[in-house]
Amino acid sequence: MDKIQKYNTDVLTALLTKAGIRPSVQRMAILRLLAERLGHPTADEIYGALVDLYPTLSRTTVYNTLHLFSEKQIMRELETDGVKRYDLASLPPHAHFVCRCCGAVADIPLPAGLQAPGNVDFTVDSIELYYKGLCNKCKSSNSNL
Amino acid sequence: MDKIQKYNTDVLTALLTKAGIRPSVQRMAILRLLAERLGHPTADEIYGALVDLYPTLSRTTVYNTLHLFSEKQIMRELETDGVKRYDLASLPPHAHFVCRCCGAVADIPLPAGLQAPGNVDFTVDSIELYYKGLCNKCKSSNSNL
DNA sequence: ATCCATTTTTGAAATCATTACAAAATTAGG
DNA sequence: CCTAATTTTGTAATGATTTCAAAAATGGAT
Repeated sequence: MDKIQKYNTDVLTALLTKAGIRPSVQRMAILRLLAERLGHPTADEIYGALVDLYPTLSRTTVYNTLHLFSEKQIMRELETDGVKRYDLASLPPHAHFVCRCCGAVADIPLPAGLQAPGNVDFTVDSIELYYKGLCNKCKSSNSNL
Repeated sequence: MDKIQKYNTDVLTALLTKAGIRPSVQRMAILRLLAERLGHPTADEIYGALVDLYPTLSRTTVYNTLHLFSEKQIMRELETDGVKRYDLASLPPHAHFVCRCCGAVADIPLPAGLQAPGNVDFTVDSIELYYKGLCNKCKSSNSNL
């Protein structure tokens, strides 16, 4: 959750409308959060970031919306450390580095030529590539490990 | 959880001993289950498969053992669908296909040349590659999706 | 504008996986 | 066979997510 980029409301509204999703206040707020504050937030982090602005916001709405967005390919679900994290699907495909110690998640370019295997037993609709290990911060601060 | 291959007790004992793990009855049972009935069981599936044979077995022991084994690189943790699954680390590295509908997990050969990215900001100790989609069984039975 | 049907949001309770913890059981070595 | 260290166990706690039904908001027709 670092870089910030302003998005036009119309662009975000269109993104939802095109997917057949009504752009309610809550849905727009969640979409805007993901679009502007890039990062890989959990449902609870999203709730925490928005509840001050929308005091009646419910965690259930956040979960509902995240499910809806994932289903409609607006967001992608990540499984990095036992908790689900969310990433904008309109971002170019990329891999993720996950720090085993602090849980930090970083975007990594996908290796060239990575594609779904040609297998007749199933149809692949998404590829998730995780590199797990230690980030430099944890490596230097924790002399152990 | 399908293929079955008999393992010599000595081989499994040595695997634990070499890692500095005492081969208790419970640990051996869990290791043997993973080694013989290849598959990608969850902690609960392991518990369920063993509790008949070891009626005093505790879920906590299963979790403890799985953590110990993962730490000592005897097993690898998979995150396929919100629940942790386990895979023998002594198997050759491979990717996994995950069915979004029934949760089936299948081993897939790793694409050639996949390796940790050369980034100075972190040290990678494992690579996890998931292909997610629908297996043929779900594709044909569920006409929807 | 007002009504009605539909959709969306909400909050509380339930569920599921996992962890924490302290007591009981087991084991290894002297 | 005693004692200390390790391992296992069961229960309770936690945390993330889901379920569910009621309340609120919305859109379209009148």
